[in-house]
Amino acid sequence: MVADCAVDYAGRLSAHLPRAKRVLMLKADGSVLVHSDGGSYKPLNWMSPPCTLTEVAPSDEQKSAGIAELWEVSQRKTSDKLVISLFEVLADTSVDLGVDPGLVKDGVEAHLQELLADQIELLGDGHTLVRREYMTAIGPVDILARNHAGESVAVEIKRRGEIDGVEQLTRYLELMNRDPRLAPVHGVFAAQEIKPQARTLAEDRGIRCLVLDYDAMRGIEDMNALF
Amino acid sequence: MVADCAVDYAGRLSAHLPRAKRVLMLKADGSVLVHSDGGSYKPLNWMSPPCTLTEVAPSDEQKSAGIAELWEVSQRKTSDKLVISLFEVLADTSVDLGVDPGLVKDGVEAHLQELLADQIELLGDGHTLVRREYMTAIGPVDILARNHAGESVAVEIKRRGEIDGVEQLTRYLELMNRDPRLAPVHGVFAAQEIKPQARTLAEDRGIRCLVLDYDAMRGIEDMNALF
DNA sequence: ATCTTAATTTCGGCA
DNA sequence: TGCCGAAGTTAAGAT
Repeated sequence: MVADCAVDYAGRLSAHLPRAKRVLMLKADGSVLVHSDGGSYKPLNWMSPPCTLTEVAPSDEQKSAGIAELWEVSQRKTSDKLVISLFEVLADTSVDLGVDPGLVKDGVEAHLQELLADQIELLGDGHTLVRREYMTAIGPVDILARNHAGESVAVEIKRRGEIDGVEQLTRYLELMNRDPRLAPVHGVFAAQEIKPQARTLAEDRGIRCLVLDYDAMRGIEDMNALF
Repeated sequence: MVADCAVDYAGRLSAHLPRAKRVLMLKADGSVLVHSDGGSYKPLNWMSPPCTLTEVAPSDEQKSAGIAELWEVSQRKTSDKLVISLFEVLADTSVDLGVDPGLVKDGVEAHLQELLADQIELLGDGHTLVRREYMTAIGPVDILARNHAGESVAVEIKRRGEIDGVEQLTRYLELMNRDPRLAPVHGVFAAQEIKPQARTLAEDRGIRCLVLDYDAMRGIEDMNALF
């Protein structure tokens, strides 16, 4: 639907959209999106499911201000509320889409982890894989390996390496170094791209940084698959 | 536009959407959103601006497979590409919306920080504000204050207090305590809501937790504004 | 159900 | 312009 409207949101914060022409999308699960003609995929304002839309009669005052219809979209659980004041409806289309068959993805962090496990020598000569998703008390380490001297190496993999990834690896290392069967455990922070601040923090903590070339790794993988 | 379509994306990752009925939104800046009839505001697939849409003639093979139109949306800079295969167009509406006047927001972290700086005594009797956004080598501390004894107090403010916020404050405290002009520096973790795990970690590290009542703080602020 | 982690995150601010 | 942190983040997976 395309309409001349104003929108108010009250919930986790308060927000107001002045009167303008916008696209309103009403989905089958009750959710509502208010889109402008630019910006990225995020709507200007929205309501997440589960929620219900109710049409309210505008007051005389609102009518005289030019409001033709008044919608209230509310969520029972969080008591969020979105109010849409419609001045004029410019277009309105309704179609039943049915259930979507879903998206097939490839090339995310899990894939990087798979590639690095297969090409574990990227960590350095003599490295061997112990296992992927090595479980600890506070969660799984992406890759556990051993270096040429047989010492443990814990690897945290990210698509983009930022500070919180270093914190995550630090927690794992702290815990694993208390285990006499594993200690000493070295840390490697591997990512397609490592932010300067993350690199500084990592190196300050004795964690090695490793930049991964996804295309090259995938290329080698394809080569290996031939033999 | 509503259409029966299949979508393929190649760029930072690869993704495929099988043939189904979906909503296609083409914005004025060239961006494209592909929405299903459920889920939240995130599209199934999309292309961020700046990008350009080109209509390509389907091959005979594609025509016999039932593809009526073939669209390629590409981004010059990142060489991302989105291909939309249209089998049937069920609805098509085009409207010029003009520029949106924009969203007015209220009640985010910056506002909480402002309110707490004005009501610094919420930290405890005798506290005084040194400054907001106190710069350190690794980033700005939300609020720096002094307690009744003249000792430094570093405050990290969050809307929702979680573990990463405690980590952030811990890094600041570690650094600031090395500075003899500031040490000893006490830590306060302030938020509208503090998760149990975050509270446990904070208290374990000697960081005090402070739950902020936004409505009450705003109320007091309104009172103060009267005088 | 709750918590943790990733995301084609997007968005705003400040250097 | 690029980097960094917040978001009404959303979404998927594990506990």
